[in-house]
Amino acid sequence: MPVTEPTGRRERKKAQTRQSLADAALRLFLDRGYDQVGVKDVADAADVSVTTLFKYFPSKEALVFDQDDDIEAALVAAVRERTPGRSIPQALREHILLGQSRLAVHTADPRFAAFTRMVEDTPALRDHAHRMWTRHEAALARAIATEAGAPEGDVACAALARFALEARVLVRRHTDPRRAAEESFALLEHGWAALHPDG
Amino acid sequence: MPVTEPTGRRERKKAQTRQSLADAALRLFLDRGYDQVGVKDVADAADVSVTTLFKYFPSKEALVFDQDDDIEAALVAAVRERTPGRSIPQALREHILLGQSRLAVHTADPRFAAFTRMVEDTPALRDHAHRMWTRHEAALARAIATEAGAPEGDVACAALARFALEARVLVRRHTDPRRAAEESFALLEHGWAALHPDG
DNA sequence: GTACGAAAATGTAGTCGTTGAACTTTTTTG
DNA sequence: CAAAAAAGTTCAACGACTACATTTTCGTAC
Repeated sequence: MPVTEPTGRRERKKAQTRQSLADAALRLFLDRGYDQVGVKDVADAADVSVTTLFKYFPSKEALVFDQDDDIEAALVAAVRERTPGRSIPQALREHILLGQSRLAVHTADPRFAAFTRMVEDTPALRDHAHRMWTRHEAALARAIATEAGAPEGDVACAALARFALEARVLVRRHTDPRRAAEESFALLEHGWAALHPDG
Repeated sequence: MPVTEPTGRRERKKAQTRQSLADAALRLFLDRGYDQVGVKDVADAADVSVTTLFKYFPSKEALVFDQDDDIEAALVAAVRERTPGRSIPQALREHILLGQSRLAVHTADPRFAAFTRMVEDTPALRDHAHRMWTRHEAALARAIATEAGAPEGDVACAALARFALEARVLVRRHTDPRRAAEESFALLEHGWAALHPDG
């Protein structure tokens, strides 16, 4: 028998266990509420030990957010590969608003709506989500500096990065995301334009 | 004898216990490091039980930050009672920079320097300190809106409040606080001026 | 000064997330 | 097939924090 599979049996099982854990966690969390479910419950539902659970996910919160990568790459790309003529703050505004819209598309799915509501209503999850974004502040600041021709550790670039990421929260909690994005980014766009007249 | 003392024996003891706890905590934390000291160690050093400790301080982190009030009042006052002619972002910049300077004055004291270093180096404490400030975002946003003649829930005002509070972190981690404050607030000042040409 | 009620302090036991160590099972590799 | 490597399990424990029942301490009124 040819070993045409690049993925061994082991990695398949690993992926399956991981998936079982994530699925069980999501189901239980949506059913009973995040705080009403212990890690032991999740481990039992996935038929693994608690110790094993923590070998797949570094924390209880990580069970909810399965994909934590891509965010940084997309963020940097939004700045670097922005459509010509648009300023950096504009590009960031569109990128963040796009992330919102992508969610809005799935709002039809009641399970997805319940998921986002759970994240927003649970402090631990809300904080973790926010942390997942702000973790990439440094990378974003570097991309902005490079793109604007500013020195590496430029404070204004770091500030723009931080403010843009924080603006996400403002956009998120408003009923009209588009208007909230426009109004909160207006500050940054005008401020940035004053500092960088060109481009 | 006249009862000139509004404080009975009970309240005196209470205050003393609280002080003993805070002192013991600070001493132990600075000595061994925050994560290397358990609440039991602090309680033992202050000669009280762990249960009593948690009746005085709601969490381990609260042992470090004894005064959590005043921040909001000072923040709102900085906006409302700003020197005429100054814009709101300018007032906030000065207020935040002032908080930094007040620290800088004590930098001579090696214990104070060690304290701030401990806070910055310990994630749990850094987060707690940041939370103490951002908790007053709503109040600050309201004060700004009132002062600018904007409607209650104006997004731009909320954004300015959030950004200004976040700027504190940028200022704090830079070696030259004054320049960092100027550069990061430049964004906000210019942006705000564009939206509110008058004052 | 004593008796009584309120407040405060204590010890115990327990929850919950998380980690470490020792041991067993499975999988890969030479 | 044997040996090494990796993964899983069990058991124990840690640390922050809480609920509970109990006891000490304080303020006050008699």
